[in-house]
Amino acid sequence: MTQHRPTIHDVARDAGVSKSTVSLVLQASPQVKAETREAVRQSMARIGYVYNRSAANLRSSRVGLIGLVINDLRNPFFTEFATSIQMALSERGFATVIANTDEDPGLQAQVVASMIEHGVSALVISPVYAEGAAGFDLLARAGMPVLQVLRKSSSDFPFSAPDFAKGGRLAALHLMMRGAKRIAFAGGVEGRPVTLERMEGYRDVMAQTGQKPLILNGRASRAFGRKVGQELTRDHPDVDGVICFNDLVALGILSGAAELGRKVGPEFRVVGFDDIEECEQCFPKLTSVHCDVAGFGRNAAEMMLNWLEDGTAPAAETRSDVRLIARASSEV
Amino acid sequence: MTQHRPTIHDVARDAGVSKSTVSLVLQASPQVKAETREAVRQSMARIGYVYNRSAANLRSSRVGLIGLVINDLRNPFFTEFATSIQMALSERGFATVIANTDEDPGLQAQVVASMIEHGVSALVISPVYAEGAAGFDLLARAGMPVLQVLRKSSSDFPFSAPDFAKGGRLAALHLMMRGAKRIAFAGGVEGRPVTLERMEGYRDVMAQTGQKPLILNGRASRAFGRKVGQELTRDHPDVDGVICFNDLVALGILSGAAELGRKVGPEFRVVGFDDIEECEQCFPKLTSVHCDVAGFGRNAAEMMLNWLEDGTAPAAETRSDVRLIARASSEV
DNA sequence: ATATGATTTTGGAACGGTCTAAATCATAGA
DNA sequence: TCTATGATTTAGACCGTTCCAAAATCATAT
Repeated sequence: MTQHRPTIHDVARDAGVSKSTVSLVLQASPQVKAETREAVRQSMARIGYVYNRSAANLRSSRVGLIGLVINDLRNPFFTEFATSIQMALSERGFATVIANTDEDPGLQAQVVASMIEHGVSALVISPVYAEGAAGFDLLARAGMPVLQVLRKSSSDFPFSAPDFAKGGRLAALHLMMRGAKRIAFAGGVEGRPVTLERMEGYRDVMAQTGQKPLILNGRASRAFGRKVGQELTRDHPDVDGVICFNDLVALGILSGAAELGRKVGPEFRVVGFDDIEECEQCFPKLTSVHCDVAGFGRNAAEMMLNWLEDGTAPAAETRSDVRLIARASSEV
Repeated sequence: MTQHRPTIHDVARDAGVSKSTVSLVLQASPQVKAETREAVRQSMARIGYVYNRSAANLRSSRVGLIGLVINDLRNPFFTEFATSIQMALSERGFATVIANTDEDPGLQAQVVASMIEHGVSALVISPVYAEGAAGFDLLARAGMPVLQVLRKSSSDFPFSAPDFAKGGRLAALHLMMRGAKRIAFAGGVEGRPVTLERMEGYRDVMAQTGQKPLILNGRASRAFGRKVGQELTRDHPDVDGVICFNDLVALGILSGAAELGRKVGPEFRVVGFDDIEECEQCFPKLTSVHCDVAGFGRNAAEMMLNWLEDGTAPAAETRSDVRLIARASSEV
């Protein structure tokens, strides 16, 4: 029993054929005789052969592994996205590796480098916001297909995201139409493109109705939402509608309001953003801008696959449609 | 300008040294003169060289990639675990690739195969439950360090998990001591080891006090919890305490109860399991069995690194301590 | 100038596959 | 029987690194 992991060579010897033949069997080539193929397969099983993709890649840098870099995997929105794109890719025979950067540009650079080194053939990235090109220089050099999703941090690579601006507009109009008199916007780190986009509709509506916007920017977390929920209840009792940067903030508000005994509903309407699964499970059920992450993920997978297989690069910017799902948290 | 990605060779030519020297520079060998090293580094930067790890692995099968296979990345408990182990590994210079199997044995087999093929040097896996060895045969053959975490599906690999049984006991005792008269257990797929472990303490306490257990098994999801919350309120109004399989179920119950206007607290106590971050953010704050996922993740990383670096394999089974964090959902 | 030893640098054989061109084997037609 | 043709199989170069042994260079002491 040799100590090393069996190679194509060992299989060939065991099956009494050449390594070329074994290679053909591995590639399921139709040009090898059925019996030979069977014999080779048996040998592989017998001696416990495992394919070494590193070696294979070396010669024919053919595709197979797609990297997925996510800025915050703990946020369910991103988790849903990651899992959906992974499923879609796996259905088409591509393996996906996910890495989380935790909003850390340094870690993102490290992760990107590691992925390039390991020979991923394409990358889908929801980048961190950073001044310095956190790994994007490497990507540009490697010349591999890179798709930015959900956030845009470099203009050198195509970008795809739901139409956040429209979502914000829908949310603002929805609250207006439901009769809210004083609307606030909560969450989202100040100055970031996503925040601006999601806030755009709110700003417009405020301007049109001549109201002074009440904007409470901050981290897009449950904890921040909770704080805002209490703050609004205590310091701004006149506010009867809130548009949130995302569902986490909205869920936090729900919880903060509940704690102070304030009812969310007709007197205090809350709208989330993203429409994560939990919106259906919480109480009261949360009205939210449905971004169809699952569909968006499948679509991103599709773009990537077309790029890899036909060489057709995606447009510089793609926006997917969104719609508002009205639920109890903003009921009449 | 050549079309191919620059290799060590191109760098060597540009810097006017041999490829061996470049290789030494890459490995930060002290045996190359400082100026030479600098010159080589400059060349690398100038022509945009990127390391090809596949090629390197081929020659010296020492790698720094660790695979992390998770059965359900959408569950925040697993997400927290995954991110914590990834951070810990990254601090020690190991890159981690994560894959989600979505409780699908077939997908797990595919994912495991793909990771082996890509030459990960070790695997941490929270496996799906399946009769057939979903990829474990491959792992056994590859002879690589494999650590099962949180769930045990094969007895061929070491296993590490929090002390679920103790957690269950703590939860049951806690509810007893808080004065609950009739306690139910909710969630967890019937018959699975984790479910049995987490239920053990509840069973014991019921037996000791001569009560008939009320067990509502089911998926460990928010949706199921919500259903149970309503069911208990409607059909079992005498139940004044629930131990949940995990926090998601508990959060679902909170939401279901709230919807029916039933207050969770002194009259209806709920205890979760895992202590995910949300326990602190929801209303009422959720009492839960704290498993310290972050610490557990770091610890798993540690075990893996010792295994890889010193060759000391972990014990066949390790259990980490848990404790109960009492919060408002089970208040006196 | 030479010998000695330490530092640096280098050529070339692996590593485990893929791929091209060529060899070998069957079978049918002449 | 011989040849042409298509089906299978194979030899061997090659992918980009690492690593060993050996060569080259440098520094110092004689």
